[in-house]
Amino acid sequence: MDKIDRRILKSRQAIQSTFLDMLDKEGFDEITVRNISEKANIGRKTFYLHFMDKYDLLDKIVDEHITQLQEICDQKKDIGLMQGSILWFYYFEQHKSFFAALFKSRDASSFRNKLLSFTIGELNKKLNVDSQPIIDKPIFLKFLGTATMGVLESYVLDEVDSDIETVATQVAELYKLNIQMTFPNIGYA
Amino acid sequence: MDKIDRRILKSRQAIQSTFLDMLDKEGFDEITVRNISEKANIGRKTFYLHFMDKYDLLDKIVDEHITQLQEICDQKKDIGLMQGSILWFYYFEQHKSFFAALFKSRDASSFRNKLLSFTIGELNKKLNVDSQPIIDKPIFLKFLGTATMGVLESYVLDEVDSDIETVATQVAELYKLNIQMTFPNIGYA
DNA sequence: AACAACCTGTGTATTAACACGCATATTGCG
DNA sequence: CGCAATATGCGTGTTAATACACAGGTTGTT
Repeated sequence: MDKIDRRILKSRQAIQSTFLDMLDKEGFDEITVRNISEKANIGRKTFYLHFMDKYDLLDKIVDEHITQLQEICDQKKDIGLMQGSILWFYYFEQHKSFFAALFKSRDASSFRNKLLSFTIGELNKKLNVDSQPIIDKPIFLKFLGTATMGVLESYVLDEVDSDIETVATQVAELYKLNIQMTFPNIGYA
Repeated sequence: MDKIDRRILKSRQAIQSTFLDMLDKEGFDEITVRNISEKANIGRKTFYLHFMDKYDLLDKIVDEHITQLQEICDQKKDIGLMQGSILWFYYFEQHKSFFAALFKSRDASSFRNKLLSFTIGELNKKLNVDSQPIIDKPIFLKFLGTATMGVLESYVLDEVDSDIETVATQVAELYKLNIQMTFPNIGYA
């Protein structure tokens, strides 16, 4: 890894942390490149040296989250469905204000799509389709994927009263039931 | 006032706040240009673009304090000896850790000298020498000046138990007594 | 005394960030 | 609607900050 110029790191971090802060306090739709730059105490031109626009910035941050979620999903192999589910939900708890801001936004659709297709992708990986399913797999995946997203959204928007572990546990339970019903013989890794 | 380049302000502030932090936590003598730069997340070269060395940096910060003390002394004209003394001591209370660090240092002598000669200068301004003093004025000034410094040092190093107002009040009382004894007819502005 | 580890101050070439200005959207309010 | 205020994205020239290297100096330890 070649060393990155300290100025680049400083600018990027100023932009990103300011952006996250504003996302929490004001919401994505209110954010402009101009006021990010002002708050981050950098020139507006500097912003454009690093990102195309605020969507590009958001995209890159979302990608970082997806990467971390990927790691969690990889760990899940070793720890089983239940513990895995808890880990997954914990991640959203830790970054609750970030995801809440995005779920609230009128105009951060790329985030929903990215998260959904990632989720579906992971589900797909873990479903061994040796047996004959009752439901078409694509339909089932979409079903479980959007269901997961729905619960996540409720959770980060504080629409559920249960604590995070209860949520995670119950979702895992629902997964199990659905998979058993749909793929009679087996199975979830 | 012409606008100063944002980069300059950022560098200077990073250096100064890091320096003050280290002064508090580690003491002046332990500080090097190298570790200021590292902590401030700037190149060492950048430090030298703004300051000659750590003594120069300290000097400039001390000068800023002297400027603010000057303002306090100017206000003292209007509020009288007692209130003035309280204001003066309050200033040291507010920047206690800074001054404590300097009093502790083996090697920040310029600070002592600057503060002492400032103090003596202010005393000199306020002593009306119409009457015939018992003591030579330079001697008296040095006497009162170093006495003040001594009490200040004790205070910021937590060597006295009294609260700041008690200290200020008693020092003002001592001033009054000394001046009355030494300049029989008058007077402290 | 010798040695290692660390610091200083400076030179050089490179570049990210800067100030400023401009033409063109976009927004929102009367 | 129309118009003012605000935001965008970019071009240009300038400069502060950077990485890196180097030749001493300081410190403290064995």
